[in-house]
Amino acid sequence: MPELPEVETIRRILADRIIGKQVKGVQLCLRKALRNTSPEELARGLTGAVFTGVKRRGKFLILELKAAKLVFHLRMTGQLLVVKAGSPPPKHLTLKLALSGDEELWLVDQRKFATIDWLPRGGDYPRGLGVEPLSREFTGQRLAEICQGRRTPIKALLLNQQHIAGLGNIYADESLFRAKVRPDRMAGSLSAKEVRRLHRAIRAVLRESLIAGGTSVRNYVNAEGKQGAYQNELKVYGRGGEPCVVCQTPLERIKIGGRSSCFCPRCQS
DNA sequence: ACCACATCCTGTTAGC
DNA sequence: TGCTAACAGGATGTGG
Repeated sequence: MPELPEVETIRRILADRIIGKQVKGVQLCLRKALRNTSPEELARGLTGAVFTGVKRRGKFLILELKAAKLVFHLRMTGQLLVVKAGSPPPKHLTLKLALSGDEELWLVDQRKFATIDWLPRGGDYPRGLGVEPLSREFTGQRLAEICQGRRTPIKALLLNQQHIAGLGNIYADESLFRAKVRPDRMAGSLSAKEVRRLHRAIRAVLRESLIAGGTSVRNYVNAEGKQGAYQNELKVYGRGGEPCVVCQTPLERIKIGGRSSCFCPRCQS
């Protein structure tokens, strides 16, 4: 569930808290989370290294070291936490890094889907991701090109990271409600006006959530363990059966691409 | 090329 | 009340 606003919130905190810190120890508690190298290789490469930057690409978090990169994807329930050294280890601890300054960086993940990639020589990774929705490159025109000629439901297209990087189920549903577009509409069938509305809606929803510190609807907390506030602003996500905040019509819930999708059958067409 | 669906996981909740 | 089954979903892989 950490989507763009949540990952960006974590990024900002990590940038503040770990840049300049040195890795003193590496403890990988869940082997399978580390995808592309061995635990020994990771420990050898990380120990003694200093964090020089923290970046985000889509929902990926990229911790930069002098030459290397440590890349996390939190999937649904992953949490990255900066804690005092010696704090009692939580259930579902996946990775623990001891840092200089008596702090630790934890990757905690209840569902064990989070991934770790170690790139000893850096390089551009992750690859194959679409446009950053809050960047200048994401224009109304760009969204129109993405939708053009596609027969897939617009909701499925918004969730496809190869087109737009960072939207998940929450912000796809919220953006479509704000744009007054049904999630099951064929992407290519949207009018120029609808595409423009959707483009503005995506950017507005993401920006507002970012200001609120993200959405804590399941177990999301930021790198300091604090919840976001955007769950209080959600209009449709997770509200199937409840009245529309605009017209009181009961919200519908359908499945699109295996994901539940909530929308107002009256406001969204 | 494109789409639908299963898979991985575990905690929570709905239903019997 | 206590059990089981469904559900939550990001990315990936498979099969149609």
